[in-house]
Amino acid sequence: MSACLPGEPSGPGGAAMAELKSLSGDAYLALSHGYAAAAVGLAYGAARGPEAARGYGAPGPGGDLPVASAPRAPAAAAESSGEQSGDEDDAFEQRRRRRGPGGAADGRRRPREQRSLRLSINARERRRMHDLNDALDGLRAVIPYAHSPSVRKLSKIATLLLAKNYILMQAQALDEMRRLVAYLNQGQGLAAPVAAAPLTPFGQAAVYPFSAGAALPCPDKCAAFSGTPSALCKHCNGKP
DNA sequence: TAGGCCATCTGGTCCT
DNA sequence: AGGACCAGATGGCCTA
Repeated sequence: MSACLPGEPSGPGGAAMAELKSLSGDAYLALSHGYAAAAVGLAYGAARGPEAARGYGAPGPGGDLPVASAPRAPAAAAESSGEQSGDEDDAFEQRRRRRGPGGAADGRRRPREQRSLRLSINARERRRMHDLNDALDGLRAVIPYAHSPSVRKLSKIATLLLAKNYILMQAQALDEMRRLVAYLNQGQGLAAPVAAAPLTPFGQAAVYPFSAGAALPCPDKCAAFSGTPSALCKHCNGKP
């Protein structure tokens, strides 16, 4: 995504941008402002076919399978949960024979043992990838883009790139907000410690400037954001 | 039909 | 030794 941000690698991001171009309008709105260059390639617009058409979205036959893990290929379906079809057995044997004795990582094992170990490793790897996909689904759920059924799910790479840009955008918005508060405080003859405060995009108070102090009395609530009672705070101003 | 995306398998490497 | 992580290979599905 060379057009995204300074330092953005142009490798897989470039391919992802092709998909990003099809993002919905909200994603564009949410992500284009504040870092226009980053969003140039993010002007998703076209809704693509329903997820179901690609095998996404529908829970796997196992019920507890993650959404994205629903097997799409017949062969893959047969192998879910570590169970493999007879065809897969054959394939496995063929591969084993091709490697020959000792070709495998643990050639000392008996074939049966070896196969069972392989299956268990495969199952573990599958589970790991499913967990990864679950995490990606979680990420998709919290970044702004159209979640409507008519819009295709973000690809993995697009999800990561979008999330990264979203974080950067939030940090930038926060920075601007702080500047604004400092400016307003100055206008009222108040000190503006905010201006000297470094941007801490991942700090609790920084990320959730208002909600972090929701249960606190007003001065604390304001301090959670700027360090001083704010003219912007309706509680400080005596308003309800 | 080509290209993109994905799930899965597999072997290698590192860590506990 | 076993598990986690990673990257390459493979094959299927979908869209332009």
